[in-house]
Amino acid sequence: MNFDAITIRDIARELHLSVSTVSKALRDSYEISEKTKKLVMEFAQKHNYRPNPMAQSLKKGHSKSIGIVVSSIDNQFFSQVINGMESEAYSQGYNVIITQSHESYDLEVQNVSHLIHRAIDGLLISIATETADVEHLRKLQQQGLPIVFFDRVSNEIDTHKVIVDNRGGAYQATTHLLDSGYKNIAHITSSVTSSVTTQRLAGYVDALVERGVGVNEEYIKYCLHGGLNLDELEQAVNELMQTEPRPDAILTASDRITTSTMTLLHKKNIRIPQDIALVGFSNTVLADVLNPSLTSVHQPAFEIGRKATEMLLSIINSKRPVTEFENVILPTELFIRNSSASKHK
Amino acid sequence: MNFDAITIRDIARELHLSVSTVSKALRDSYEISEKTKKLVMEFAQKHNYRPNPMAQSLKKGHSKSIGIVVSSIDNQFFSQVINGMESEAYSQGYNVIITQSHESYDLEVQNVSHLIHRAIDGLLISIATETADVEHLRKLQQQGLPIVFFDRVSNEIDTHKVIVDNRGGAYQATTHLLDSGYKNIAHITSSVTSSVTTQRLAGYVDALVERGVGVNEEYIKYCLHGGLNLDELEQAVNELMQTEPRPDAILTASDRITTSTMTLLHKKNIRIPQDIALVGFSNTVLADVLNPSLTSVHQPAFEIGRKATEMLLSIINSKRPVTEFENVILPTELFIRNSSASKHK
DNA sequence: AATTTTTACGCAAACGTTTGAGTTGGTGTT
DNA sequence: AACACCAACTCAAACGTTTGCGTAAAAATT
Repeated sequence: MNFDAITIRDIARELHLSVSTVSKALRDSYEISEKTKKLVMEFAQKHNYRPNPMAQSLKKGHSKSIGIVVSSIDNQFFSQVINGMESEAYSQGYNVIITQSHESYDLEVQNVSHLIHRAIDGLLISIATETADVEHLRKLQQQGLPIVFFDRVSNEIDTHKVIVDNRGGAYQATTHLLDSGYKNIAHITSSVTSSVTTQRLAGYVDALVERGVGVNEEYIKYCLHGGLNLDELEQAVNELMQTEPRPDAILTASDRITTSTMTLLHKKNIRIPQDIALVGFSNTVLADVLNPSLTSVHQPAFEIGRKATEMLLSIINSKRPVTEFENVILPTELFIRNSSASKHK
Repeated sequence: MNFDAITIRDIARELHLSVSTVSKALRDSYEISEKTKKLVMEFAQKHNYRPNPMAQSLKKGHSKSIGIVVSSIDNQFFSQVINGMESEAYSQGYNVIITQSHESYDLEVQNVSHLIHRAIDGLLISIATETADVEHLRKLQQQGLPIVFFDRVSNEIDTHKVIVDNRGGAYQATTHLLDSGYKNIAHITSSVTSSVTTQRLAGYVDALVERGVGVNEEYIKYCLHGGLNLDELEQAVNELMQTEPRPDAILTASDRITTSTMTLLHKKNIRIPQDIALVGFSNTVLADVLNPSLTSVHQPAFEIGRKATEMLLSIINSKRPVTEFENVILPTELFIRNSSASKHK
């Protein structure tokens, strides 16, 4: 419902002009005299005229809105990312439509379809952990839909991508654990297929290998649903606790997994870091006041969102098809706190 | 951009029917024979026809989308609320447009205006702490915009509202503190003008009075920006710490204020609960693993969002103007943890 | 058999814009 | 004086639907 909706038609009638003259005047066309333009503009201003976005969309074939797909909005990392997206989009006159995949492939497909149907001008997506096949996205891209990946990207699709230095972050965290005297470092991560998983795993492995510490496959646990499913995570933790030798540290690979693991360890009365140290990727603002305070790999979430949106809008607004794609890698930051306190204190 | 966009016109051409026949067939009109309907429906199904939402919006004057205004999406409470809204809206074929006021009156006005411009069919709003004057909303309502308030509501506008038992929650929390042996209970809350502030303050005061404990005005601190502004909050905490007698407990009135206060106390090396106990309204999933674990008043955030959306959609879909409004009050739940551990242990 | 009624469909306007293709009246050129 | 030319507009179609009204043909009524 559009209120006190004054239309271009009303302006035309009042000013004894044609509809098209008014339209062109408002768009500052060269065909219209300065005098008329001024007249129209002032009238429009005074009567608070706003073009009907739906009429414009229908006519111009774009909607000035961009679609977002994240696994869950109820997640510090993603809500900060969305914050950045909203901010950038808004400043360029776009609005965003947010959908949640809850890490489900089916939901992801459904959401994307819904967004397309809503005639979005572009898509920002972090693919679900469950998703192994990105054909549905490739098809859309081939049909001309601008897509920018962030966080969980696909190697099979060539487009702009914004990620963080996942390998570096994991490497730094693992090295830190080694430096602190931990030897048996486990790694709980998301689904095998995810780009983030691969990269963080690589950082973890690299650090171990570099230090001459063997990689124990039993120490690596995958959670297909990225920690959304608590049972899955609990099983991983249980298994780790029964592995010989028992790990003395865990590196968790996502915000959700980190917080859930911490909760789980508490519930099981496993002390951190005495029984087991914990370092995780997390963007929680509460890291400082957790018990113990949490050593975390922090991602510039707002900036990820802002940058991804900036790049998407640049594709959308580009006159000619974009074929050169950029891969932005933002740095992570390791905040050392007590959950990884030195073993030989 | 709408892809493989097959239109009603395409169907008409293929089936040698008129556009209007197809349209009516798809809408299951009585004017069309069963045979034709079936033909059209099947063709549409097979070719994956989806009506163009913008054309429909333009024609029908509504957009099948609802606007949301919250102070910040990067906030556990609100992201859970939005989760509920998204869920309900989506299930009824609506989508949501989320905006953030960052507790600013100006931004709130701007956002609402932007949403109206986007031709939303209804508005879900938790008013900013800064907002004292709701004329801009009243005007819209009078013009026929369905509005549902949640969380921070306005008494000056008559419409559906979804809140929690703020008074009860604060009363219960305060009583719990008294029961635990705390005598000098401070209260840090949002802006004076907010409905939530008034109600929670009432619960706090009622509990004190009922137990014959005097209300010390110096113990009550208002934060105009609801904790978004850290300086403001820090000043409040500092002042409290210098008040004689020094409070031995704090009741914080919002998610943001609670977490920020906790962080602040940590930074100042003030021990919880030994130096000062802390009980706060908060929806963080990390309450259990905080240091100390946080006694919190938890709100059914998802349900607030879901319910508010359900009510908004009922207004939107109502044939006749709605004049009877409902005030839904959901219960809060007090989770007792260590931040309010009994004083006489 | 002539009529009314019903059924099933088509026509065309409308929603508010945008835009290419006319159409004026006036100025400048030869 | 005849022409071209330009500035400043207007016309009308188009975007994809929806919907009231009109109208054939078929069916029912007399």
